[in-house]
Amino acid sequence: MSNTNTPPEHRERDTSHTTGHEVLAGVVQVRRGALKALLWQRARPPHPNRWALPGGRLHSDETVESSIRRQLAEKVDVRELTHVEQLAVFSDPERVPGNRVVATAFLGLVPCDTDPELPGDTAWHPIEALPETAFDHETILLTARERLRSKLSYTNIGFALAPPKFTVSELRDIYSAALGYRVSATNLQRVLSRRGALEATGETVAAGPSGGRPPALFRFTSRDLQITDRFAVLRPPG
Amino acid sequence: MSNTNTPPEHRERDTSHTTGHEVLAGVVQVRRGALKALLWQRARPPHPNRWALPGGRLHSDETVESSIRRQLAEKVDVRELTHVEQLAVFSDPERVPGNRVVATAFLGLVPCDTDPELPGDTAWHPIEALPETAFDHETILLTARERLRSKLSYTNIGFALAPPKFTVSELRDIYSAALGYRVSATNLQRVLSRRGALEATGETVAAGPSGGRPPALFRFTSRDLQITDRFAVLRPPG
DNA sequence: CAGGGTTTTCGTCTTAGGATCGAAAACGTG
DNA sequence: CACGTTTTCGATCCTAAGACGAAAACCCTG
Repeated sequence: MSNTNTPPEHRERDTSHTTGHEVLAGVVQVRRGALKALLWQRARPPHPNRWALPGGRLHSDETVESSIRRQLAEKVDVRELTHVEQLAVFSDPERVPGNRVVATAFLGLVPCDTDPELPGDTAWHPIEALPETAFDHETILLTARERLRSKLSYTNIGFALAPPKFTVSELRDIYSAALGYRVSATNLQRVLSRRGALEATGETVAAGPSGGRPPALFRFTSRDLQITDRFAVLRPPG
Repeated sequence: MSNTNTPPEHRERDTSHTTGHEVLAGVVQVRRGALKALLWQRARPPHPNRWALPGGRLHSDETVESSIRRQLAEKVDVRELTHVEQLAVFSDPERVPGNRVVATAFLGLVPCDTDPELPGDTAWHPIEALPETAFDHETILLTARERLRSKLSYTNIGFALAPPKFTVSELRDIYSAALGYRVSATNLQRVLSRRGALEATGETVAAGPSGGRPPALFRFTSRDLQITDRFAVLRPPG
């Protein structure tokens, strides 16, 4: 009832503390069969030497989306960042010692064929074996991985992890690494094709060193995120 | 590269503006066959007389979750709020005239058998026919509805809209109202039962005024959100 | 109290996507 | 040229959801 006449943004401001807002991104990529995350090593306190997610403070003229894109541009070429989406807000008052900082977390994806130049303090780390991380960044990263795994099932988000053209086996390896278990190349191709997410380029590439049939090259039909509506359980008529 | 040695939260603070953080909730309920949202009518500028979502400023000792629960407690009894989840961050610099206010939006659900006392400026409005809304609150509300509709398909979230016990027909009406199209009572029962989300109480209730077989009462087996893993397309072994 | 209307409930049929398996295709190698 | 290897394709099985209709169980009326 207290806001009957008082719009929230016009209430007396709480000045006993400073509340900041930062944006952070769990940027992941499949490299050499493992799902890896982009982390930079802190030099100063708090949490010196620990590894942290890329990000930084939100500016006054930015949306959280434009802010995270700006800040990630300092780490990786923006064109290599094929997908960015909001994850969640992390707002535990104690999540950062000292000042209050609310974080909007993002999931960022980089295709596996790119190897961007990184600053000296920045490196890829396998999510399965993370180094000591700062603040709640490990939690954020695990949330990011969970989101990715879910979306691999019901969207075409694989396009953001795969190169422009790929063989079905390569795509299977990407999916396997991201999901954490082996998937069948046969089923993967059939499922994605039936959804209209995958199409053959017509090209084939030479067989591997141990022989075998030369694989065909495929590509995703769309490089925008598309959700498979077939998962509506109680479907609309028609 | 600029944050090589500078932790985000230790950068010089931008004092040219005040950035606030508010929490807002799209609280919805099925009443008389329609999906309705809780809105309060603003008295003061900006946007006087327009209808706004419940919420308010984030306090320094709160998470966004505890904040929205505290603020909603002023509108509806907390025990009547059966489900609350984060929706998204809305951060357009122009979303609120004047000060910069970032909003963390939530989806809140109230079961259809409760009719909480409301403050005088607050009322339920059908989402299909909203009055003039303030700021970006209509967008937030439509996002909330979309989230609800998706989750009705692949989770047991219906428990949060339904009373503790209900007939299949009542549940069908709830789902129909929330989804915006008629669903089959037969299929609804079978689908939810097969998932293990629904169970019969053994009780039956008297038939309606126009006769008919007396319906059996059901309940949700769990009142916590559970996701149907059936929708993993490429399932883990086992 | 018998019969018709109503609503719920159950079973069956159909459709469709996903899993599994195995065969065929196309290549290297010895 | 036979053999191993890898990819690709097709056939079959399984499970789940949608559609439909029949049966069950009640009300009301004549």
